[in-house]
Amino acid sequence: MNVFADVAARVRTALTDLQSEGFLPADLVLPAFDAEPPRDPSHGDVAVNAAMVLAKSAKMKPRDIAEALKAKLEAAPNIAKIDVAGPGFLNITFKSSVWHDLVRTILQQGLAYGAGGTGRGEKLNVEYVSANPTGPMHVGHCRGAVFGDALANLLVFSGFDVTREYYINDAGGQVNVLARSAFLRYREALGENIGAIPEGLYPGEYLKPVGEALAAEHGSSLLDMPEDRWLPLVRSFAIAKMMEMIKDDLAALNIRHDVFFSEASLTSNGRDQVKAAIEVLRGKGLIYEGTLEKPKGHDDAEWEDRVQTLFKSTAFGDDEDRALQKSDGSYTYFAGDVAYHYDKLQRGFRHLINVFGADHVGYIPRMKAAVAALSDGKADLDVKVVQLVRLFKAGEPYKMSKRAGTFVTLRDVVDEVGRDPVRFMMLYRKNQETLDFDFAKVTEQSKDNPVFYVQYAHARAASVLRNAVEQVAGLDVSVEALEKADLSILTDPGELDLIRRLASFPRLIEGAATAHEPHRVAFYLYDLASALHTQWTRGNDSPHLRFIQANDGVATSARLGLIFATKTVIRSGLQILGVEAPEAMR
RNA sequence: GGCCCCGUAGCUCAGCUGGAUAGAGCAACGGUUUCCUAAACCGUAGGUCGCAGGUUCAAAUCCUGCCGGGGUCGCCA
Repeated sequence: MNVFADVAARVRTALTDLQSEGFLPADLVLPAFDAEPPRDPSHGDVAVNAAMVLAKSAKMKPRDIAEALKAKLEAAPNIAKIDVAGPGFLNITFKSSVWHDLVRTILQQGLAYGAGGTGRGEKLNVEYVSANPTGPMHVGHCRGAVFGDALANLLVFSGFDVTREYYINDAGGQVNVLARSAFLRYREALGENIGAIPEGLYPGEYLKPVGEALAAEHGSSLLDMPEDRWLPLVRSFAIAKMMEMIKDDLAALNIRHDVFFSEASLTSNGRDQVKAAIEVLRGKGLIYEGTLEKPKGHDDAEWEDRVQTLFKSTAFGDDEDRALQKSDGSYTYFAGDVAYHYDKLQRGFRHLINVFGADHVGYIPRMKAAVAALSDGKADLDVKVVQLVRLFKAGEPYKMSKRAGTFVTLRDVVDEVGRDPVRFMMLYRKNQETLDFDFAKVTEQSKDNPVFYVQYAHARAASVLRNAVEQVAGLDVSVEALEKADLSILTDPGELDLIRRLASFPRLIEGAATAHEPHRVAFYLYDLASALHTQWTRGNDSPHLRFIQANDGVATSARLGLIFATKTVIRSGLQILGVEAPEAMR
């Protein structure tokens, strides 16, 4: 139930009526208009701008159209008042029963309130994290991981059939480095003194267990093999171990992917899906052999022209065409990614979302070009870029350095501050905005910390429901009972403010889902929590506003209905963010 | 040099894809607890929305050009 969408629909009907009655031109194409809560509550409950939007094409005065709409809509059963205001706003005030019904609706729908809006069961693919399988996840991966996961939750809530996907970069040179590094640890595990880790290999301790596991499985047999024989063995072994580690790290944040797609699988078992994808593009006349021009800012000295297989991504808005094969004939990373996205399309996805770190922005246009070309423009790819996270400790910048041992892994962060603060804070900012993450602040349990502020609101609501049972004899606080409460006694401005905020939840969800912006949910929850805290505290000065009225079961039930509804929406929002909704604070 | 992101109160940021008088938190100042969790709340003060044009009945929001900060730029992944 979305009261604003309801109004919009009714206005649209009224407009077509006005057309058939000849008041408005019949051939007029009705444009998009808004029905939204006005910023100033004194302007009523819903402001509609349809008259102003229409004025020009109808060649009429906006206020005249507004008056006509007013006449049409005024009779509607749940509308108390309509004002034509300003340049032609239609300010609608609902009968208070609309708000009371809304509370009841939330109680009836529970966590389904606001769900299932725009998705209509369509398949949608979100690719996120995709960290290289060469070591544990570091804190830089954290934001993209949380963002992608919350976005996926949001889209599920909005009715999409979401697949969460991780692309394993297990085909490039870096996994050979991994294999050699692991091989060194294997020799170490067999008792050899390996000394310092040579430059160019991964020095991390996390490879020691991999070496030991190799020794346990193969004994010393690998030592007798030439590199071209042990390398593939060690490589796939190490990658598998790394992926286990990464999955563990992700699990610490409650992140689980549905599909792990291996880059190497594109060209294994005698198949070559990369070639197949390139041939598809060739069939569309988008592949050619050629040389790229030297970029303007490039250092002159090292540049030399090379003939390469190129994809005509400029035909789709990219700055230059992109190489698919290296000069030795092997595929570029991009070529694999093209094939991977072709695979997504083959699997029936028409909505694709990729979550990238800020350092990959330059990669976006070619990826979009590839998807546009492969799908003939029938699929949409939205690339969400998460900006850098800057670490602080009590206000002081926290420098990361592998050498100094202050390299921060994702696990370190989660262990130190906990899953909920990490998740919430990573989402309490627009994705394109750089984010400051302060270890000291996020663990603080006060209103300065939005995570606890919101969780506390939920716990407070839970506490009220618990206390009510003790304080009011014979009170039933089950949802079923609260649904039947006489909600019409909720007339206090603070109570109505709370209800209005609850009413905008479906709208909020829809907007956040269309824009792919989960942060909006976090900010909404903060505001909702604030409204609840406010109303609570008003009970200090005005005892008659307290939620629990010991000798008035009717009033208590109604207010508990509101509290329950608020608690439900907070829980629902937190669920999207992947943050716990506690029944009590410690 | 090309492209992308950012520029809103002293600080950190929202601003619902164009709406009415631009919001919140922190910091500052002043208040609220024999009372459902003060882990909270209320009030005061603080803004030429980087600058200049343009589109529109209406611009922080869209377009163009500048200025400042960050990122990125042929076979890495």
